[in-house]
Amino acid sequence: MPELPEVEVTRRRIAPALVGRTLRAARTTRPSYFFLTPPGRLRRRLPGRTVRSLDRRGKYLLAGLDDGSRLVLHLGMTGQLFAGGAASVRLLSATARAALAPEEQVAFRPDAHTHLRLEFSDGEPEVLMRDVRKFGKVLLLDPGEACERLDRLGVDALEVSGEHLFRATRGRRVAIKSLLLDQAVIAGGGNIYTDEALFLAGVRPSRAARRVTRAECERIAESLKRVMLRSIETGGSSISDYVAPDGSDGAYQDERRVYARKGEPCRTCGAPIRRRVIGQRSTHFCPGCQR
DNA sequence: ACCGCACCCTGAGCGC
DNA sequence: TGCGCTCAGGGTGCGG
Repeated sequence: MPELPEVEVTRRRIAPALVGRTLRAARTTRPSYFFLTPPGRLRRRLPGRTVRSLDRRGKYLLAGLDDGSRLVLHLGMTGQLFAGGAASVRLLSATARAALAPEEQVAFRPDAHTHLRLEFSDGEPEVLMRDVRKFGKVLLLDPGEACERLDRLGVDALEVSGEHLFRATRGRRVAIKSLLLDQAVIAGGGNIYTDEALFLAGVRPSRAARRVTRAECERIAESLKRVMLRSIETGGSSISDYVAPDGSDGAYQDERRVYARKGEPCRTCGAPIRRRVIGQRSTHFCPGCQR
């Protein structure tokens, strides 16, 4: 679900509920590959720790703890990180939604998909992590412990330059769209914002990366930063599952130019937006505006 | 080194 | 109503 903008909005808004607070208890669901650190270990190790910082690298959130360890969170496709008391239909199953009267808001109650609950010594609110598909990840790094997943990440998408992208594309036969999704090249890009950035840059997503010119790489890098910064301003994209930590929706989905607009007219030239699969990911572009 | 694909998991929406 | 199918904003690991 979440790409860099959603993760960054989550970071900013959940930080007040984490930083400076001391953990009293951690509750988890049963072991699954969602937990890269066994949940029993999280339950033993987290209590008593105080959160000192909350940072983001690509789509990862890193909570720095007072003993030098780090709690690493990734939201995968359907992960949701929010404060206790948040109310949103996006936190409910369709069955639960159907039982609600129109306009009725019900505070979230932990369900089977709520894999991590952090309780604090000063009381409310608790912080919860829910993930229906369990593509998200939780791990606890010991002080100074290296993390291959994090070390593999390329330059953060908000810092990417045209020059970096140009160098990364040389000799690469993959579609430029696939290369933009490669977290080792640019950390933070996902399906929505790569499609949107390629539209703004006027580059067809299927084009071989090595055929993209230096000037186009400049435009792609600038466009990627622009769409992501704008999305952060509007609270991210709430298309199916994403909610901010207070339960509120983002608004960037209303500004999409191509993503999930198959058949609808291009906002620039009027041609119907096309969808095709590139690198096993659904990809959207305007046949008139992108070469 | 690079590339394409299978796979991890659950649920929504569609046609029949 | 139910069945089977496709699709979904993520990433890893394998074989060619």
